[in-house]
Amino acid sequence: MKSDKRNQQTEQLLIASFIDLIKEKNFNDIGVTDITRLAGVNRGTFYIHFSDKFDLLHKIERELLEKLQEALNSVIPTAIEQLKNDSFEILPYKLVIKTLNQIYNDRDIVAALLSSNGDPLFVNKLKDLFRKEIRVEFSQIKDSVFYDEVIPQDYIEEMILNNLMSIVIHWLTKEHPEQPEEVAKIILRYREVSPDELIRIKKEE
Amino acid sequence: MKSDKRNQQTEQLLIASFIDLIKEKNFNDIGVTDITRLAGVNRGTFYIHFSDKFDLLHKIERELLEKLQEALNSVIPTAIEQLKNDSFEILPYKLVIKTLNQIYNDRDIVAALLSSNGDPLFVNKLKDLFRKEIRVEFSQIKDSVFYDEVIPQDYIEEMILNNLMSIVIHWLTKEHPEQPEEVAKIILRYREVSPDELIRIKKEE
DNA sequence: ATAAATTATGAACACCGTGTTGACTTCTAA
DNA sequence: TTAGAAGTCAACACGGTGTTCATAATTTAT
Repeated sequence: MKSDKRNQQTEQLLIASFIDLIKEKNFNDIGVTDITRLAGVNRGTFYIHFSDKFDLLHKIERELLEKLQEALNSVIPTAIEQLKNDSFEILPYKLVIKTLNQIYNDRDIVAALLSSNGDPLFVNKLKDLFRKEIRVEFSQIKDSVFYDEVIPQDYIEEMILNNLMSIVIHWLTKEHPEQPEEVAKIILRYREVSPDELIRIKKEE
Repeated sequence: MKSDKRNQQTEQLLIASFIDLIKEKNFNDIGVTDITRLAGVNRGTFYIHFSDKFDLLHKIERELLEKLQEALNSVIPTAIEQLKNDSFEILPYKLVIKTLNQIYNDRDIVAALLSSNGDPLFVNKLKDLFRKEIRVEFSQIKDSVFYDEVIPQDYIEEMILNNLMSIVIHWLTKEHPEQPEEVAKIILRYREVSPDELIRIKKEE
């Protein structure tokens, strides 16, 4: 009597309807009424599963982030090994690919949530997840070769993270996103290029 | 009879109240009722000035962006000259300073609007303004020295813009923002540094 | 197969904020 | 001083929310 078939069924129905909606309109403009109407479910039923639309949103986000975290956990140990052996490699290819693939699997929802119509707080949640990982990489880097008196420490982590986020967001929100492998290459190549050099990259005419 | 004293007065009062509110809570959580109550003005009066709270928001944003644009227009001609003479200087210091100063003047509101509690679309508006300027710089650069087969063209502009935006946002949303001159230096220095080098900058212990 | 438990339905409800309207008062510019 | 613009106040319909309750439908366990 614990798990009723319908329980999971209608919950998934509601989630699916919400995802359909968030792809088209602002989260703000989506009401419980819209969701249940699209799902063909009574409005009262919604409140059996979620306390309100924010609860629904957060459950979706949590699930996405958990899946991503699990995918990461499965490659991190070997990535750390790699870092210890080769001190020049900073972001192991495998790690990046795994991450991007996982994101690519859910690209519709993730893109919607990351867009300006989505949830402004989701960017931060994803950023926090990346931050945790990046700090692991950071801690492996023994040789700090460069010195700088201009750029404060707090800007550094922030900028590296934002660079990553920008690429991911731009990637997902474009009409036809590249395959994860391509983006992985872009990220790894990008790490070697300064903005000044970036600006001077030859334009195709 | 065209310009009544009260007209401007209460309008400013409403704007000021809204700004006070947006610093503390989500735009979504701010109602017309909140604004008028704080302003000590009848709720009906609000609708004499604005059609709704979005109208108010957009008027504030438009004003901010116009002021910024004007500030930029006043230095751009000389900046262009500078670019033509010195082909290595890409972002003239004067241009950056002028921009940052203007933003710094309105840092409270701008920070609030750019934060995750603000208006997600405002980031884009500011970005569009920067984009226009950056394209002017781009067009001045004759020598494309570097070639790259990995990073696609559409990523380049996007990444340069986002780098700038990230710095501005991080700057404004920190507790005690640096003086504009300092941030200008950071931006100009940052342009020479690749992410890989950035990560290796010595940490102070 | 049936009973018990769980879940969904439908309708009603109070609540709150919105945007509008109309009669009235207050202010201010000429 | 007076016309006209701006603000006040109260009332209104509207729409969405979250809750409740009686009822129906479905599933699970026995």
